[in-house]
Amino acid sequence: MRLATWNVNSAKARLPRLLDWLDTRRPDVVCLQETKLPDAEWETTFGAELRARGYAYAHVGEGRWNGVAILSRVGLDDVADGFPGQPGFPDPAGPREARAVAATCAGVRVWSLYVPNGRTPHDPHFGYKLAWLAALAAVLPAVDVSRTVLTGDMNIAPTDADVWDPAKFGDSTHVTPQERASLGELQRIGLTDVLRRRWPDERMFTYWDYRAGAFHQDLGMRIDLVLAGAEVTGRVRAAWVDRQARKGSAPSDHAPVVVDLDEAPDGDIGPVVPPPSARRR
DNA sequence: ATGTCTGTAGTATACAGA
Repeated sequence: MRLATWNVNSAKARLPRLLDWLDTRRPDVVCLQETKLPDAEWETTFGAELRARGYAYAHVGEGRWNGVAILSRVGLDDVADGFPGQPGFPDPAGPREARAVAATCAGVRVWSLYVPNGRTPHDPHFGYKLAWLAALAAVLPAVDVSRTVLTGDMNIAPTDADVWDPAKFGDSTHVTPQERASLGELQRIGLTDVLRRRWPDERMFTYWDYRAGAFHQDLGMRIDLVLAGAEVTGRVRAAWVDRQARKGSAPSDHAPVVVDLDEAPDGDIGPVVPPPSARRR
């Protein structure tokens, strides 16, 4: 099963590239962030195109900002819009923003997340970011973490190795101890950063600012993560950043992250040992 | 890196968010 996450920075602006990418990479489950569409416009823009490709989908949108989705052609059950206790902004008790959607796909509980940016460490939005992450962590003790994947734009670089130059981040979000502690809490509960596990020493980014030739110089950040529970982590066969999707004309400022999983040991795909005729290479 | 892109309002350009 191929799972991917991509902050598309407007699904509508990315329409041709998104469809081409689906046809090229052929992911089974796709988590999207920053679709920036109301649900009705998502439906009219993407519904027929996705169904023609065999995808079911769940979209949670609000219009001009945010917006998350899950596409799946291996099942899409028990869709959840947001999570219990998810705070709003600016009023924590106010309406939730469109930043979280979950669904069960081929036995894996998949979450597409767009964590609040935080703006600056002194902005009320930063407190919102931390509260949002704390509320997310608070949900996990009640779920089967082993078969859970939290993925999306976390807006946190897990370590200094995940930014192009830590010295340039003196008073910035994405690298503060508080944000990293929030991420650490998710990992303590049993979720693994599968890209870093696969490539412990690789210079590896998923986001590059549009300005100043940042992509060309590889001045980026790794803020789009796949955090997987133990059962899923044990099935990771490949994990990579699709830098091709950041090249060329009219790209998103984020690249997709792609993870290939072996079939589940208890899956119904077929015999573990192929017949002799298929085993020969 | 702060050099751009996106959406909105509204019809040209300014603004906000990232």
